[in-house]
Amino acid sequence: MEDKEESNPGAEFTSESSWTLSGGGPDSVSNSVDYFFDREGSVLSEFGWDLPADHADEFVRFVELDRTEARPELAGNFSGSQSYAAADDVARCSVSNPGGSADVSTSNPSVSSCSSEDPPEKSTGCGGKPPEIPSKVRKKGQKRIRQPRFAFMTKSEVDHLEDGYRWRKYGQKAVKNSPFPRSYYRCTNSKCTVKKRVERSSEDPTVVITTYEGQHCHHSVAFPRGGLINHEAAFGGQLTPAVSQLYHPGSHLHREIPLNISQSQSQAHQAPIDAGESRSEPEPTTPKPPTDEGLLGDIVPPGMRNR
DNA sequence: CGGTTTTGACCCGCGC
DNA sequence: GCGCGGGTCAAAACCG
Repeated sequence: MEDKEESNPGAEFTSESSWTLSGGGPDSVSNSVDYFFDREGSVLSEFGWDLPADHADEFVRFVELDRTEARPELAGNFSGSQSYAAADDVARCSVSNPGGSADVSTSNPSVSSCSSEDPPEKSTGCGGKPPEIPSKVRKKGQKRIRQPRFAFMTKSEVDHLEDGYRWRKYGQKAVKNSPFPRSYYRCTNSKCTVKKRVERSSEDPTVVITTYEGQHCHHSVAFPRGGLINHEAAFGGQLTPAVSQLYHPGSHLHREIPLNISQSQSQAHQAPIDAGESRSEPEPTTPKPPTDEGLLGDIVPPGMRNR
């Protein structure tokens, strides 16, 4: 239950702090990708996503949004190589396009954050307090705690990509300088406080920017622990925003992952991820019995309700 | 009937 | 201090 403590030195993210983008220029991209997919301790591996380097192409963009300044060590937490970017930065990232497919309704971006978790006290999503104290309850002066975030861009016509988890929309806001609204979703699991934000790039309407905040403390409906059959499953189920959608044979994929890898101190801590679900996700805080979600022993296309 | 979506109001942090 | 924009709440509507 407290495993998270180790893997996650507790990151405290407050909205006040700025999200820093660690370097990562265009030049670092390719390297990043390589690192991302090749390195033994690649990020994906850390996440439990067993992907062959080839799949690097399937990514459009995957960025971890985090706050390095607050917890520099976290920078390396994500398998020692992550790049941190501000949401805005992500939005600005160039997008690669797999050819835009889209009708696939089963994509899956469920990258729940990983790199850092909050200490039990401020837990991330489960088992603990919600990442953000409701404004009504939040004391004055108390900063909002922000969870580590991950954002990635996918080329898709559907806004809400399937990722194996069930989400409930709790808000929508118009985005400045963008004709497209931003939608806010929250994991329907009562113990899970993971949130995700979905919006379309104003620059390229075909691109969906999904930002995850927090870490799931349960297993996805579609991809229960150990349920990964292969990387594709993993891919489809855990991370990628829809690799299925992303990947389009024949289309060009720009392997541009704005990740600047600062493989500094890859912490000994493991990468905390929720991808861990596919591995051996430590039961959150409460030894919860397999829930309906966790029971699905097979890859069941979440496909279910997209609405 | 229960769960989800919609949507306007409200809160909060930040920049000026 | 004020205005703006992002994020969240919560009641009502909607849907299966």
